Amino acid sequence: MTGYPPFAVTVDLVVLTVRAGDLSVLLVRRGIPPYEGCWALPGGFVGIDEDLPDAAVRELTEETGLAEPAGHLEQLGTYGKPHRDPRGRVVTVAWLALLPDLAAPVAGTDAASADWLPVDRLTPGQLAFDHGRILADGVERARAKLEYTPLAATFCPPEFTVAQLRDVYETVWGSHLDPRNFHRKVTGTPGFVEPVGRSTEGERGRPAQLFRRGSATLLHPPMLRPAR
Amino acid sequence: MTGYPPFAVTVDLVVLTVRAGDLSVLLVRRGIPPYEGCWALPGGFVGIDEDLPDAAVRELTEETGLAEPAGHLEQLGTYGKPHRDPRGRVVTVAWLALLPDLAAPVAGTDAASADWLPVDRLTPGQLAFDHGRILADGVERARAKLEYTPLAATFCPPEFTVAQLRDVYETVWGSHLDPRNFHRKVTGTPGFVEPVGRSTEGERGRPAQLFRRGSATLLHPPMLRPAR
DNA sequence: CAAATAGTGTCTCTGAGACAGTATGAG
DNA sequence: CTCATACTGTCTCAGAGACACTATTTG
Repeated sequence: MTGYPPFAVTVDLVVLTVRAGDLSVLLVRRGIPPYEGCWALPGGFVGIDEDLPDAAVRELTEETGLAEPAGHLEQLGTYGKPHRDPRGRVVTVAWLALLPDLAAPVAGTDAASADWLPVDRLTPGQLAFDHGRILADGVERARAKLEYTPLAATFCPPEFTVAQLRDVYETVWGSHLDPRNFHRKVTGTPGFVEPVGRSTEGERGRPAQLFRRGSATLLHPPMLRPAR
Repeated sequence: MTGYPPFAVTVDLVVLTVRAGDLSVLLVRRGIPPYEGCWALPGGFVGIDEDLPDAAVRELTEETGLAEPAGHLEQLGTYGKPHRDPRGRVVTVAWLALLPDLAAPVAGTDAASADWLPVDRLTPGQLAFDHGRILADGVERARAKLEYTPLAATFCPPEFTVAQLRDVYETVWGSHLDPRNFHRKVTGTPGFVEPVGRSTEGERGRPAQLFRRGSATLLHPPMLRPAR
């Protein structure tokens, strides 16, 4: 194995949630150069005996203080331009995580402050390294996946109403959906959601049925994103 | 940068084409251990100053003896289990390439023999390393992408008939499509294909119009894969 | 002529979009 | 009661699937 170019390998996380009407991403403020003081995606080096998904889960739990199974985690892509990190040749495997808002704790374990930032209020180039591009790819992946998977529910608490789920779609896509057609679509697509049997209480208006995530992994037919 | 675990980074290619009625993959027979004599995906180490897409293009042209722009190339995923390569810690970035059958030359530049193998006739575990899994992921990606992109045409020569395109779908998906509905769908979806203005000659039956790839990158609405 | 392949027309059914109307809670 | 929100029904239109029919070539 000697004689081959040595690389450093990292994982970086695009952790998304829906909170206060915004699609938001978990960012950390860098405490050391390069890009000191800049916002960056949470991440870190992969251990020499560590599998890539394990490294992603480890970073996710370290940064959110949360056990993993409460969300969705998938590989997003790998970024390795020769000079993306001025310290040396670093290839990073980026991961996309979708979490409910409950996952809010955000302990800054690395003595760096961490916070949720609305993705729409970030400008390209504002993030360290090539993290702006990685974030853009992650957001686009998430938007696309809401169309043909039931992953929107991973942004919701374990039990949720149809209106909460609709709010996720409207927030992530930035477009308005007809509540009546949405209700028909969600409850009519097999495996999308399953009724819990109880309803909300003490809210304004008629109580709403509570649902859990269904067993489907793919939506047939898909939820269509409005033209604009 | 010192003090961080050193990795080797490679690129591996899932190069697919449609030939003789089979979806086939380009494989090389390994001439050295480990897995000596086994079939493996073509690939190699990334240079210390080389970008990842450049490394993929370089390997593709080396293995096929073909200039790149004649097909489609996209990142598939990254695989890095700690002991996937017995020689050391190797992380590989896998790429998916779709080429027309014309790309047949296949020069074994590394003194290794290379050949096209029908993917259906490969058994899991027959390939070196974790290449069986990588190939399965690539094939599934290709099958899915035919649904919502016009990429089926990258399996065809620059000018092709509707029947040739339909044959690509039927071969990749392994299912039968109604020729009349297919024709209506292909010619009716804006940007999918564009008529060249000429027709085939000397074939049996009525001559068929020739088409080129259209300008669309996404199919709206998608081509639906039959249930089975 | 027949055979073969290309291409068109038509019918039906599913599902999306638009939107009126009903149900059930809080104050 | 009013207001707010949940939920249902109905109409229309686009597009998929099934399949009969016409068109244009070779032998």
